[in-house]
Amino acid sequence: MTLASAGGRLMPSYVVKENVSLDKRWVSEITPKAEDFSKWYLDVVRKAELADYGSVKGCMIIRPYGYGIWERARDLLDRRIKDSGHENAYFPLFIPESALKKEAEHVKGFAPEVAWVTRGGNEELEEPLAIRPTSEAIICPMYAKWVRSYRDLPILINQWANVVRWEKVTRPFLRTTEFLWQEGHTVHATAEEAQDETLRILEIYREFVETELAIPVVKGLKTERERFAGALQTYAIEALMTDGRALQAGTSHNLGQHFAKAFDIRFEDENQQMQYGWSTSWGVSTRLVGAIIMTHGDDSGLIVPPHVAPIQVIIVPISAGNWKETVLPHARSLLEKLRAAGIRCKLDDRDNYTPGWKFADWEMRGVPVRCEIGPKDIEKKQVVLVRRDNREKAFVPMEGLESRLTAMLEQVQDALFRKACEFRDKNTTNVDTFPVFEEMMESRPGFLRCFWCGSAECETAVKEKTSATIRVIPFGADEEKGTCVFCGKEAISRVLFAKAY
RNA sequence: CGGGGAGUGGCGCAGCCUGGUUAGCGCGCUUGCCUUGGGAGCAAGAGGUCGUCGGUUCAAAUCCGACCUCCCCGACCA
Repeated sequence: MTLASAGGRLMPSYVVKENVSLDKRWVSEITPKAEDFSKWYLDVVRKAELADYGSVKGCMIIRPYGYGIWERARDLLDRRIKDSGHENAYFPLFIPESALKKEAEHVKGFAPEVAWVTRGGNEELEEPLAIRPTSEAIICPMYAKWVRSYRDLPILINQWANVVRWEKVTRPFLRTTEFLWQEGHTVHATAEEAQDETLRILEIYREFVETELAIPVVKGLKTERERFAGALQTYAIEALMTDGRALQAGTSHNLGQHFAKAFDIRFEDENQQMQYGWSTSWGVSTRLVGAIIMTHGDDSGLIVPPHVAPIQVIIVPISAGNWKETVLPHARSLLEKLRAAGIRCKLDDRDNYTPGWKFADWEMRGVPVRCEIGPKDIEKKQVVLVRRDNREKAFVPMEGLESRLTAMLEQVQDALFRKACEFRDKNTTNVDTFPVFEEMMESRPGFLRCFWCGSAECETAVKEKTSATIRVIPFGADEEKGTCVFCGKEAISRVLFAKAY
């Protein structure tokens, strides 16, 4: 319902003490979540101008606002990767077919989704070139060249790149033919070091995703079925989206010596013995933007966690009378003042929209805090702050506004995380019998913590019956004893089942 | 890749079944006036290879065929 159809203009909210109710929907472009979650997601992606479709199937255009979120996330993670001793480098987009084929499991796993270049200019290539679906096969040959002695280890390299996987079904950010990511590739002298690195990165991912994206995750080990092609072990962080489906938010692989052997990465150790290196690889992708949307968004649209928000505060001047003379200058100096305080903010000085329209517009885009400034505020030396997450309204004095705002942004960040944690916890259930499992997956999907015997047969059978898979074997879950939810045999651990994206 | 749905100004749609002047409507956009504290109002405008290619026909948005793209549901994956 639009404001107009609701019966005309409201009285100035200046005198209104109560908050606008949360379920009041000012944003009408977006399909309500409950009506059709998929449609809601796509509406948010397009209406908040995060991404748009291009002309190539499965390839999206990441628009400035969406890219801005990715950019912030990228920078925050990049800092952590560097602080933990890794360096960035860049390897080629093309992988010779012969290189891709070297690790048997790897090529088998990726074959169905590799795009190939077979022609350059007008000439057929002698050897087809794969467009990287991941870069192990182009990086490992270089590592083989660079590693001679144990003194050359460890190699700790990360790259930010695009990769291509020929997907059959695509969705913006969640699964696209081309996507952006970071991929770390390391080589170590011992199995222990490689394992430590794998888990160290997993913890960095967890801390990063929870702290900066405000998305709670569960760390754990992947089952064989879900393991990266060519890995010894795959670990992941799994998040629960608000439709009850799980999203893999990051993976860290212990590659053992598989790739070292396939690509001949060898070194001479302290005892003058030739040894194969132990390698790892790990990555997170633009899928994280999809996770942000589906974790925090509501029926009014996106909510961007302040730490990664391209715009943290939107300043909306209240236009009344000759507002360009009376209000705008104050709004401009306010903008400067907040910018100087390190707050990412923007002044919406468009003169062809009413304040109310702008409120709804920026809500849809998920800007965490709105700052209204009008004639009465100027008179009282204050502004009106409204939080996006709960629409709470506060009248705040100009004096000391910067610190109030900074604090408020942190409050929003915390509140988003807490709310997401509550949702995750509320939708994580211990289930011990299969009929209940089936019923739960059907009626109220989420994480189901169940005992599992460890057999791939049970895992597959559960998937066939319910479409749910084991997302992760959570760390520390093996202390509890029980019997497999499917076959009833003795369980190795409780595991986390869910329908996955 | 299987099953289903859709493609018509920027967005959302009608028109198609039953071919026939200038392809409509709402929102948005432009200009002006007037407004502006939760998506204002009035007036005047601009904007279309009807997804693409081919076929049938005197005539195609409309009928036929192929292809492309998007969406939903499944099988495969960050």
